[in-house]
Amino acid sequence: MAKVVVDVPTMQTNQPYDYAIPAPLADNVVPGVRVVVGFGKGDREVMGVVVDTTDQQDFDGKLKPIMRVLDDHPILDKELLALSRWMADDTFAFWITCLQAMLPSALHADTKWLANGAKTVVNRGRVATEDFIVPLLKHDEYLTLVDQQRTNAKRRITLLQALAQWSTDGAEPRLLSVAGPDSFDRTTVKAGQSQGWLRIEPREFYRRPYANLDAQARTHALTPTAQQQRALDALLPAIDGHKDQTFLLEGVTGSGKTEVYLQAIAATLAQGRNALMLIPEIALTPQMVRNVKGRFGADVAVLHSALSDGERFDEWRRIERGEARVVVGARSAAFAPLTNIGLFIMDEEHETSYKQDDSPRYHARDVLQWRGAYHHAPVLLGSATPSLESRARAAKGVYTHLLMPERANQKPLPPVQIVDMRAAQLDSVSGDFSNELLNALQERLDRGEQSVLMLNRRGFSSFVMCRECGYVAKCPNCDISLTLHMDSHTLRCHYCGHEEPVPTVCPSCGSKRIRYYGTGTEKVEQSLHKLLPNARVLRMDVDTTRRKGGHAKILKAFGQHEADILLGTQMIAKGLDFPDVTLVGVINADTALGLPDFRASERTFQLLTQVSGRAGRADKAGAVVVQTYNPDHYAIQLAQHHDYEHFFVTEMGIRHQSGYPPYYFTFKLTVSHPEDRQAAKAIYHLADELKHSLSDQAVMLGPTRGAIARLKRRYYYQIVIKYKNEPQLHATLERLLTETQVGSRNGFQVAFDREPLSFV
DNA sequence: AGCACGCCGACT
DNA sequence: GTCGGCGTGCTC
Repeated sequence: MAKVVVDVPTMQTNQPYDYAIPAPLADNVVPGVRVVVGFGKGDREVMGVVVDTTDQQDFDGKLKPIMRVLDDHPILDKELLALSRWMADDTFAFWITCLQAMLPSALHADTKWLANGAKTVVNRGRVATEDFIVPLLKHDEYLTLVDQQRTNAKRRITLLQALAQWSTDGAEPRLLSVAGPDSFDRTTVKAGQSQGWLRIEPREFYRRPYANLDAQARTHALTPTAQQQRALDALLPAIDGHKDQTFLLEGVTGSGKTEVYLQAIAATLAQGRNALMLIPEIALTPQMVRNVKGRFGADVAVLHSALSDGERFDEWRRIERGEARVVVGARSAAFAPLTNIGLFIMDEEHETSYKQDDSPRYHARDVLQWRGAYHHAPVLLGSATPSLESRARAAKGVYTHLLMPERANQKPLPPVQIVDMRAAQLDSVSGDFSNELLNALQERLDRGEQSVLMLNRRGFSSFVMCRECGYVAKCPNCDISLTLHMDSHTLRCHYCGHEEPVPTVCPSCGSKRIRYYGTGTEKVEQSLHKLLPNARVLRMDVDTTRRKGGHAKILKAFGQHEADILLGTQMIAKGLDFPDVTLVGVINADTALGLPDFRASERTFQLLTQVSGRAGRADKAGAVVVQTYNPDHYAIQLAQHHDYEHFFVTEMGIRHQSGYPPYYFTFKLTVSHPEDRQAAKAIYHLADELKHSLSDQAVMLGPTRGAIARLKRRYYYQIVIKYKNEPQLHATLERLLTETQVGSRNGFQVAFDREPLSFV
C-alpha cells in the first residue's frame, strides 16, 4: 500500500493517506511519483504524491485504489521527500505545499474541465520534441524507387536520393527541419512515410536557455591571490573530507569571491561530486551565468524565474537525469534534484530574497544546511556585508570565518562623498538633486563616462521625516520608526500598536518642513531631462524590466554606451560590472532607515556598501555621491568608510540592547479576515493562548494591526514573539494552527512566519 | 477544498 | 408538515 499526500492544502488533510496499489500499477507506484486518487465522498479526483510504500497500514478501513500514476519514474528522490517533510514541520506549511515548492511549475497539478463537465488532473510537463527522419529501406531499394517515380515528382526523387545516401552511412536519423542542403517540406516527408520509405520519429530535446554559452571558449582558473588561497586552504579539506561545515566568506567588493567559488566547485567536481550554487534572483545576470558556464560549460544547469516554464522544466530534467554537474540558480534552486552533492554555495548570503515570503516560508540558507548535513558536504556563504545572524555565528565559531579584506586588483575602494540634504536648497527645478550630485553627473557627461543613479524606493511614502533636521518619528516603546497611516492621519508603531497624531512641527527642531518622504524613478527621470537635457537616461525598475529579458536588454544597451546615465532602484546595486561607470549616485539613502524594521540600519548599510562597489571597477577611478538627510547616522557613516566590521560591532550592541536577532529568535503570527472584528477577535484569542504557554523570558509584541490594515478587502492583525529558549513553542504553535484552521472556512487566514524578514 | 449530515426558520 | 439556510465533521 502507498502513503499519499493529497493536494488538498488544509490542516485537516495535512497527513499521508493510505491507498491500495492495483496490481497493474505495482511497478509504477514508488515513493516520489505523483498519482491521482479518489478522495472523499464522491471520489473526486485529486493529485497526490506517494511519500512511501509499505505493508504497514495505519488506517483501519477499506482502502481505495490509486487511480492513475502520472510519472514513469520518481520526480522526487528520497532526500527531497525527507527534506519536504522537515520543511513542512519547520515552517508550519502543509506538506503538499512543500512538495509542490520543490517542483518546477510545469509539474504542478493542473485541473482541467473536460467536455462532459468532469475534472481531471493533467500533466503540464510538456516534453518538447523534434521530428527525425529514419530511413527504413536498403540503399538499392531506394534507387529502384527513384526509377519508378514519375519524372515530374522532383521532390520525391530528391527525397529518395537523400534516403539512399543516408541508408548507406549508418542509417543515422536526420532532423526533419535541417535534413540537408535540400531540406524537405513536411508534405513530401509525410508522403514518404505513408509509402513506407521512412519513419518520422519524434525525439525529445531540451529547451536550452543558455546553449550559446556552452560553446564559448573555456576560461581557466586564475592564480589565487594570497587571501583567496587562504580561503581555499580552509575550504578544500572540508570538501575532500565530506564535512558538513558552514563557512562564512566575508570579502569586500572586488576581493574575488567568485573565483573562490569557481575553484571550490572545480575541486568538488574533481572529487567526483556535484555542486549547487545559489545567487539572488536579481544578481543572476547573463554576466554571472557566463562566468560559471565559461568555466564548466555544458555541465552547468541554470534555474531562475526569468526562464519560461518550458525552459525551466527542461533544465530541471537535465539535472534530474544526472546530465548536469553544477547547478546555478535563485532561491528555489535550493531544491534542485541534484544528487551526490559535495558543495553548496550561497552568494550574497545576506539577501532577503532568499526567504520566501509566502508559504512555505523557508529560508534557502536553512535548506542548504539541511542538504549539507544530508550529503556530508560543506556550505559556503559569501558576502561583502554578511547578515548579522551569520556574522554572529561566525564570531561564535558555529561557522568558520574566512576573511578577504583586500581587493584583488589592489585598487582602493572608491571615495564616498556624503551630501547633507538638510542643507541643500531644493526647489521645483532641482527636484531631488543636490548641486554636488548634479556637478558630478555633468563632469561625467563632459568626459564621456557613465553614471549609475540609485533611487531607494523601499518604504515609499510610508514614514514621516523632517527635511530640516532629518528627524524620523520613532516609537517610544520599540525604538522603531512609526508608520504613516493616511487613512487615520496617525503614526503607528507596527510592533506594539502605539499610535500618535502626525506632527505638524518637528518635535526635534521645531521646523515646519516635516513631511512624508518618497519619490519615484519616473519623477527623477523627468527632472534629469530638465536639468541635464543632453544626457541620455535609461530607466530600470520593476516597470521597465517586467517583460522577459527586459532586464538584460537594458543592461546590454547601457553596456554598449547607448546611455550616459542608468537610473534605477535597488536592482542596479547588485552584481553589475560596467568598466566605464565612474560615478555612482544615491539619491535617497534614507528611505530604508525610515522603515518600521529593526533591520533598517543593516539594510541601509548593505545597500550603500554594495552600490559603492559599482564605481570604478576597471582602470578608471570611481566616485560615489550619497544624498542623505541623516549624514550622522552610523549606518551611513560606516558605509562611507566601507567598514563592515565596525558596523557589525555597533549594530550588535543595538540589537543586544533592544533584544532583537541575533540575540533573540523571532516569530510572526498574522491573522486576517474580511471583517475587522473577526480578525481582531481571533488575534486576541491567539495572544491569550500564547501568553499562557510562553515563559517570562519571551516577549510578545502586539497584537497590532498590520501596517496595511486592510489589504485586498481583508483586515490584518499580527503578533511578533521574541524569545531565547522556548522548547514548548513549536508544539503550542502547531496546536494553535490546527485550531485556527478549523475556522478557516469562515474566512480566516492564518500565517505563521518563523524568523520573519519583513514586519509589514 | 468539497461533500454530507444535521439542526433551526418561513414557505408551497 | 418540508425546503433550505450554513455550522460541523470527514476524507485513506
